[in-house]
Amino acid sequence: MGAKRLAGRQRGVTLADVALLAQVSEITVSRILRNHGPIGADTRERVMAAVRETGYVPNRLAGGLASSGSKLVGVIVPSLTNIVFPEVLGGIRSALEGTGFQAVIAVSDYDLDTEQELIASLLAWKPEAMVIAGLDHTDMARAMLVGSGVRIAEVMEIDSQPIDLAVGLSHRQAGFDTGQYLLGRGYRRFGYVGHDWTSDHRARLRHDGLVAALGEAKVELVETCRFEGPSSIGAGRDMLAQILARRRDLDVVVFSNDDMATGGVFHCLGAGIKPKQDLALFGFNGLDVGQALPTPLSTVRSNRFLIGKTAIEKLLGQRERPETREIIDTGYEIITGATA
Amino acid sequence: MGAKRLAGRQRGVTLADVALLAQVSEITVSRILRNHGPIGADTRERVMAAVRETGYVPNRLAGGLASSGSKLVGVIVPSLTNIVFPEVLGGIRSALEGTGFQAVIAVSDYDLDTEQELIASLLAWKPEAMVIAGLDHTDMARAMLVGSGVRIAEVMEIDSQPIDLAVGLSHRQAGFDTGQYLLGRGYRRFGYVGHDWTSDHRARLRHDGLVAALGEAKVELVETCRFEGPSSIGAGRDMLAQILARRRDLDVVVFSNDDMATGGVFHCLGAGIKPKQDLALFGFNGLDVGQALPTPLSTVRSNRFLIGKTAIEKLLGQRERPETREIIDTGYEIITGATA
DNA sequence: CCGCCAAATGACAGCGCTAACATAAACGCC
DNA sequence: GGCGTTTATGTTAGCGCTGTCATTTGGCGG
Repeated sequence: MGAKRLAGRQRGVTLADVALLAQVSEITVSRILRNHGPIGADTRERVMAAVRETGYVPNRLAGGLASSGSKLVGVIVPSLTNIVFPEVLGGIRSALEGTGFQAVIAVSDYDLDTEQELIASLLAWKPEAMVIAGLDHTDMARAMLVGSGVRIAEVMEIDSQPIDLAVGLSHRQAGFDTGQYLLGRGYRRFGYVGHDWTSDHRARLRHDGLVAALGEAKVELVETCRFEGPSSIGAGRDMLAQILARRRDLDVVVFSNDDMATGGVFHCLGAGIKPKQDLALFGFNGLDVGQALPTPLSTVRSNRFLIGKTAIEKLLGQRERPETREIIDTGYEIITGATA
Repeated sequence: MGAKRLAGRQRGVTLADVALLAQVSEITVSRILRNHGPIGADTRERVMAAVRETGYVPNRLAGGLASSGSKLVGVIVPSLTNIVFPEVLGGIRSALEGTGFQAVIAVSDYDLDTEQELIASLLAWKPEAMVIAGLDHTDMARAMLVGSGVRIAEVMEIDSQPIDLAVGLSHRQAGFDTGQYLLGRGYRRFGYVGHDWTSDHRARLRHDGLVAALGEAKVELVETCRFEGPSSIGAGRDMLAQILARRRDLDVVVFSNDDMATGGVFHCLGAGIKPKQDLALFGFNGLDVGQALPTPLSTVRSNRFLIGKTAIEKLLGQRERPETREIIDTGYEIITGATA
């Protein structure tokens, strides 16, 4: 009659239920489930049977609260539809595998205020570490991160100072090397096709690096075309059409990334322009789509998977926020391809 | 001396700290932060100031435990690199916006055992609802889901019976309609290029639907080529080359999806085959990449964003697991394109 | 056969929060 | 002006688990 808990499943199976069935105390069950401390073989057997019988699922909220350790890693990326971020997540997943940690992914939509809200929201889950794409945050966001004491990795770029740890590549340098590579190939009449860089700040860094390299050789970007929106294949196609309508004498067009550049190749294919021969095209990222083109895209390969993997390995390898900043350069390489 | 908690930040700011500073009880702070119950204007002011001053971040683990409601939605998708799933997640995010719910995303890698583990792991967070791609699960997984009492939506396909709610489209029907469409256009010598369907079970459904439609018209699939691995543009390109090497007389090739079909178009472009004129190509999904091609892909548009959005809206609209199953057909449409 | 140690188990408090029930003022209303 | 009623706040008792101490048992050397 005085049942402490209504019959059956209403409130869910708890440790207490399992302990009762297995004739041991709750803490013993808890220890067995976490492989913690010495346990008699028969007891373990009995408890595991009870777990199976009851279909017990531990409550991580309670566990995390009691042990003040959630086994969560917060991740904030600006987008999931831009394939580079899922690839970073792939690296994160691979490094998390078998560690008992679980990633919580949030998407900021390239908006720093949204990012700030997400940081607050994720910190509320008491993650043990946090990975955030980019080095650029609101002051408030930075303060919350520092104040939380959580280990932070900022990934993708290493062009400015991180809070603790940055893992990625120098986009400015990548842009610069792109310029040098193309100059070395003899191109002199440069066009640039980009997308909205108020949101994609790294695209701007690459652009600036490119301009710097050209400047050193006294070469100018003769025409620039920027799409006011996120990068996409369609935008790349349209923008190339547009820039070519303005200047017919370009010998190379550098795109803000591979999506845009792939669109550029599509425009060429449709308009009967032979890539490289008539007009050289250059991208950034080394995406599959670009490499599968009839004329594989000349581009820069960024190691997205490695970035995610490295960030997590580094974070889980330390128990506290580190004293000193660290910057890990995962590098990049120019893919020669067939378009430049 | 007898400080209950070490000075400063060591253990983090709690409700108690804020309450103390604002000269109110903890519950008042809690209520204010959740907009719950009537609050005096001056009290609210005072408390909010204290929150700001202390930099208080609520502990959701504790909150969820106390209220047995985590404000989490678990999501399991087979992949993030296949762009259709990020698009579903986009719909989920959009529906979750402003509800205070947070999605926890897990990736099963097209493996049902992994999926089962993920389900266990996500249920441990006591989510209020769960979205899972696909209707196919291990018995154990299904049992856990049912036993948990959590509201479940199974998304993408509606070709068999869901646990509670299915949101998606009939892939078999889509395949069937593809067949009818192509027959109606006069094609008779069909080839099929696919990818590994032990993992991508929906691709197989579309294939079966296609074969059924052809069967009704006494037309046969004269050649089939399947890549033993996940779909990709590169695989599509290679497989089309392969199937054409075997049969030169095909007049249409149906691909398992747009990635594969895009690869097919690339092969054609490289080999001087004119899409539609020399060989018709047909995909599935209606991805941007296919539509941006010089010859926009003829394909079937699946409404990924809508699927995610609908699933969440439906789940959050109910407070309990429903008594009756429901199937929501988000439909699809054939895009005529320029390749078939 | 005693004392001592390690192995195995348990009791208890408390993590930080919130539901549910008080309580205490302030406000009409006839 | 007594009574119900709102509006604002507080008290109490957990949510389900785990850290920190006991406590119990058996083994074993002397």
